[in-house]
Amino acid sequence: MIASRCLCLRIQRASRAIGRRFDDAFRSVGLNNWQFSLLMNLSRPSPLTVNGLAEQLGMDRTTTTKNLRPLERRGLLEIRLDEHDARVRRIVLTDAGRALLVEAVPHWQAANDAVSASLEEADLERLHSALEAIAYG
Amino acid sequence: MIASRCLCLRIQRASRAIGRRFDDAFRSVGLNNWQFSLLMNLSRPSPLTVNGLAEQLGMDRTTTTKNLRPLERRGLLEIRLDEHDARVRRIVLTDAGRALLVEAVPHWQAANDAVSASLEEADLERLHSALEAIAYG
DNA sequence: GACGGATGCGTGGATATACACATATTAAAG
DNA sequence: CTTTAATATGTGTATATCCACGCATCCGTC
Repeated sequence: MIASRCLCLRIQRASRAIGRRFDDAFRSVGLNNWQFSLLMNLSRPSPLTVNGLAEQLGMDRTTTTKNLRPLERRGLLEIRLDEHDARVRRIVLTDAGRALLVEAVPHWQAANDAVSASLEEADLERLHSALEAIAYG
Repeated sequence: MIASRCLCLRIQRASRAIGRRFDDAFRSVGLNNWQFSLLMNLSRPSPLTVNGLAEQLGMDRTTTTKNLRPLERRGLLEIRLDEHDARVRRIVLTDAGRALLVEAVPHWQAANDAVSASLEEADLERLHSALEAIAYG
């Protein structure tokens, strides 16, 4: 059976399932799984560009642009012009965004631990490297 | 860094990346990765219900309903009423759907081989089981 | 310093995704 | 046989996702 050997289907299926689990975990703080990932990736010293953020998240550049909108509207981040290059936008967490992140981290921890617990320690490491190979191969 | 230990982000990232690769592979036959998976799952003796199909694909039931529309419009599948239960719909591949599937399989094989080749044999097995655990844990 | 290519980003369109809610049908309880 | 619960599915809304295309800005070369 092809379906059972299809890496794409397997990963998509796992992706949707784990996405729903993390969505559940973040629901009480008003985030979903990729919004948390997005905010988390912004929590860094030097602000990312749109392209940089898209690369971190492994998603299309234009998707990232559109995904920033609702978070910007909620005042969780700001999109600023770069000082040196007028083409470049810098995405910066606001204080509200940082605060929400602090609130969300324990929920992330719980969800991530729960999923990790269903895997062997050794498998977890291999899984990480395999996923990395697939994402950037 | 939380992002680097986040299973959810890792899987989402890999999922988007592998989705794009399979989309590329199927572009010449006018399918995308999940449409192929959907048609593939319909290629079976006894027709699936909407719920059954959704479960196979690990996606929301209502998403499945809506995803069927474009494929139905293209005449690749039919949505029939069940003989015994008026609530139930049975999704059946048409001849056109089956023919397109035959055409698409070599492209699937190539794409799947290419991704598999970037992984160790042993890792591949573990990856499959880990993904299964995540999808159905 | 003009200009062709490269780079960073946005928009429009088609469709994907999931949740809340609604409907129709069947099964179960009394 | 009526009432109630369970099941299978559809709709509306909000947003996600990618592609094709376009615009603005920068850079290297002449």
